[in-house]
Amino acid sequence: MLEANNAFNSAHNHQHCVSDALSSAKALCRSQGQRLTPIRELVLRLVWQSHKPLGAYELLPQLAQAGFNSAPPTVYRALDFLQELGLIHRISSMNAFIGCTQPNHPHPTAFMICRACRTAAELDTSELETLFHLSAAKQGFDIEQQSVELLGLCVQCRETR
Amino acid sequence: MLEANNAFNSAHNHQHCVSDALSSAKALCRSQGQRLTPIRELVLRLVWQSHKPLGAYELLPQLAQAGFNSAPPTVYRALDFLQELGLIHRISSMNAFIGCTQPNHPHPTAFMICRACRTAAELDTSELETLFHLSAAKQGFDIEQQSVELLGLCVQCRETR
DNA sequence: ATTGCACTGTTATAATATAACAATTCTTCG
DNA sequence: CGAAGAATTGTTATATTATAACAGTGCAAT
Repeated sequence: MLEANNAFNSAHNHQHCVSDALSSAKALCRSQGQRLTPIRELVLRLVWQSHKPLGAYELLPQLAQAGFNSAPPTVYRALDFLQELGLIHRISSMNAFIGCTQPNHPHPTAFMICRACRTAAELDTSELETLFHLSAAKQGFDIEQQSVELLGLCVQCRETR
Repeated sequence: MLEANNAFNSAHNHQHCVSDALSSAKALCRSQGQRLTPIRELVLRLVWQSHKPLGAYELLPQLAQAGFNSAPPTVYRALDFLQELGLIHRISSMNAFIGCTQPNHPHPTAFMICRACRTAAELDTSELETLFHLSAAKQGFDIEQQSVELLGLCVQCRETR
């Protein structure tokens, strides 16, 4: 069921997304000798509560509600940790964070972000990478890291109007 | 002399960049019935002082030095105005602004940003656009606006090391 | 001339992110 | 075990980026 896994399909089984993300995270941490502490795990869960990018300051009250310390450094540290492991990504055009769907396969990322429902989904850019690098190379530029954020309308929102 | 026009070539005649930008801006404003007031023109000049994206708060003291009012709203208003006309772009991964090299040809933008010298240059994505749209369309997504920011090393910086 | 509108000035504050150092907990190795 | 060292978390303060809200000013067109 490929379509059922699409973030833009609001009927998808989101529990799967969350549990997959959590087990990937645990495996990754183990293999890298890193600790997925309670705070880090909770922040990861919170980021994964939906496919909408969330700001750090939206997470803070939720951390507090869960009985955790809640000051900006706490959440930013956890976010930094998760980012470094590739478990979440930062959407810089929104100052927000979103769970990574492929933490096991390090990959250049590109996001489609619906301006109506705010849902964000990763775009498979495997076919685009070569072209990107070739185009950049024409001006002597060597790409090391990319931030691709595409704003538009998802299927559901387009059909709703 | 195409190469001489490359932002990554520090030997290029930057006065040309600035004067081109200014005359394009004037023409564009005229044709759109907009006013390029002294503040707006100065902010455009300041953004164009180099090919390195500049933050709003880096412009403020320079505005002050030029004898202008200098409070955040002043510079942000000018930046917003220039952005709406497509005369400058915002690099969201850096919270910074850079002059647009093609204000007369509205275009989807992509930037290459050198992590060493901080110079940013637009990448020609004409060949990539179709692929982008096709890839997104596979998931039913309709791209309206894009932010592509590629971090890496430019020729000069690569050769310097 | 005067009315309306765009632009600018000014003050305050919101939103996002980090610095710096103290306290705690975890680990590991003697 | 128990102490030393390292990683993690707590806490306070502050830096950085951006906007709200309203008052004043000047241009523009009837």
